[in-house]
Amino acid sequence: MSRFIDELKRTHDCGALRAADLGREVTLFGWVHNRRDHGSIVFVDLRDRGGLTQVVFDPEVSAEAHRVADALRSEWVIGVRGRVRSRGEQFSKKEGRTVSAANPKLATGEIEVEAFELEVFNKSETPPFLLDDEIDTREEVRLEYRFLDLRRAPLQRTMRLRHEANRAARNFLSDAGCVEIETPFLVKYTPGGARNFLVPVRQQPGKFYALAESPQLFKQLSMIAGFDKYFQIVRCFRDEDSRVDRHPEFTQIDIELSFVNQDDVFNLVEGLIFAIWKAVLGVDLKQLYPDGHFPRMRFSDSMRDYGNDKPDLRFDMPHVDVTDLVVEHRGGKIPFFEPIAEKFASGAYRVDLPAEIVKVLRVPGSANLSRADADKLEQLAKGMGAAGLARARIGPDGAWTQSPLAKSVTDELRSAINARAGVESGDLLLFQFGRAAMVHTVLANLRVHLGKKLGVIPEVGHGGQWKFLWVVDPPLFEYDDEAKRWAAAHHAFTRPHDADVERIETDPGRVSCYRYDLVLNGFELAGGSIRLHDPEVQKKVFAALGIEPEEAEQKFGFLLKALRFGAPPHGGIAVGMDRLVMLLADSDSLRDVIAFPKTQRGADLMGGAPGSVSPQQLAELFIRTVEDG
RNA sequence: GGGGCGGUAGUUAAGUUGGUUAUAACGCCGGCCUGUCACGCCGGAGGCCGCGGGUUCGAGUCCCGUCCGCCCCGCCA
Repeated sequence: MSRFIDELKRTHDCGALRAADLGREVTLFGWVHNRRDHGSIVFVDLRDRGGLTQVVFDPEVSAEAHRVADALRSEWVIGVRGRVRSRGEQFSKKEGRTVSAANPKLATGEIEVEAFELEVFNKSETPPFLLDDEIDTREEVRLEYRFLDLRRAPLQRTMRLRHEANRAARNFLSDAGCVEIETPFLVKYTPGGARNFLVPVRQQPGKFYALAESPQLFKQLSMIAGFDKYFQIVRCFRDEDSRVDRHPEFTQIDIELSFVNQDDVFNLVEGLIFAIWKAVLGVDLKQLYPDGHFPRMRFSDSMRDYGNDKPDLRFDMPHVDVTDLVVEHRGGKIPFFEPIAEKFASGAYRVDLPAEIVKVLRVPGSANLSRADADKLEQLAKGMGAAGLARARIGPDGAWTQSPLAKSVTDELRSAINARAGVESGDLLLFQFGRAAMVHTVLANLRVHLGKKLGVIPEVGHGGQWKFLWVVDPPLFEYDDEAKRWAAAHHAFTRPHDADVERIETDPGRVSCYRYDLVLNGFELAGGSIRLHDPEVQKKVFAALGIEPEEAEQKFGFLLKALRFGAPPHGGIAVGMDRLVMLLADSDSLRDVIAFPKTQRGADLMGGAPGSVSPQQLAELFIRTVEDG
């Protein structure tokens, strides 16, 4: 029996009381955030999800409550009954007069509660770290005590923000006529794509489910089933290495629509994003995007200017592709460049699909990078597979200095590159050349790194730095160098542009498709495509991929079968909920917006997952583990 | 699979070319304090220097291995 729980009940949360409540008798529940013992008077900052309220235990008000309060410690859970009084006119013995003791830092700082009655619901061990807003405790410790970390106000706010985003999304999509359909997590394993977690099955020894990496097939089947518009806020699972924006289990707002083209999907998602920003932040994106639409950029342009398909447009500093200049000047006497130019000249490389490229990143002279900074950049580049990082400082006359290329380069090539990059005296040029994928990766990361380091990325939020971008028209196929064949860049069910269909067999590298990513501030926020519902084109795609009909049947059987039974034109998208919240909350890591996250190696430091199981459990599943080797 | 950074009291950090008893702050415990709010003052306890091995008269420090965490490449829509 608890008088507080059973009879008194909570009247307010700890962030609610104001000067207007003076004299009111209240009952508060919460955790002891801080206790300040002044001998005969004891102050307690009481905390719950609403905030902090100062409670005063004065022996002249209640000797009993004061006696119990003496024993209170951090994170004890208590109930307090008392009266709201002003902090404005307290008598100070030290000062010998009445003083104001309001705390402007607290929302409740005008008032305090003088306690009549106190109940200790539960004691607490001493917490391993302070539960303040700002702490520098390492993440490892915070994750082990996640239940305490989550008590902290910033994480409380983030989880509520996440809830609001969820609610806004669900409301918006429901209002838009989408029906939320729950799809299976336990699905058939299909090769290709992300690595699946496998789940053994007791009833069928030797057989495994895969945890769904996305509801992709099922949402398409829902369209074929005639639901017309589908959504689901759904957990997905991928057994891949984590990153700051990738987690082994993550949530997406999954959407699929029938009888739509790309513009229809964009319209819906733009509406969704506008609604979420409005509901969660109170930000009207119409101020930034007056026509209600986000800008679009072709995939190839994004690769050319930024080296990836998720450019951060909050700052400029584009890549400068100088491959054609190098080819034109036959390498410009630079030993590194000549072999590349030669391969173009001999026809080994195509200009429209270059295997090797030469790119430059121009760092404005005002940035004033030190020698040590530049060396550090080279280390960074090497860590990403670069052989090195050739650089050149631009002299007053356009000459290259401090550069391994300076001695050999012809004046003509140097001038051409200077002109293309638009250099000014004092600028630093960073060169990267070789395999296109490597060059893009290295320079894309250097660009972002420099953007942060040089402080040219504006703050998120009020300054209008929500840089949304649709990246569109990517190639349908990618050439797999190792396997020496064409592979699906995305998946085999993306609809090619009608004008490119004839090229599927003749020139697969130049087939664009209706795939799209929504990028925000350098993060891929959403990705989707218009699906390929035409069996005839589908056959051509499989043929180009070298997939035999039998193989296709085995891999994608039930979808192929369903596509033959009156599949409507359809397409969809999936919005990464975790990344969305990360950006909304201005957090640095996905782990900060997931209530119970896993470490980079997929461990739950609090719960201990993944864990070992007994030999009996394994035997029941007919699984035997083997030592490595 | 690869590259980089880190692991020293409960927490965060310092720890010199290897050299007496491993420091500090916060937290914790005890005492005092009626206006604090990062309360203050006095006193105290608290260490497998991630783990294992090696070099050495001697290792937190040097070497090898290993575990854990973080960032990145690969991988991953």
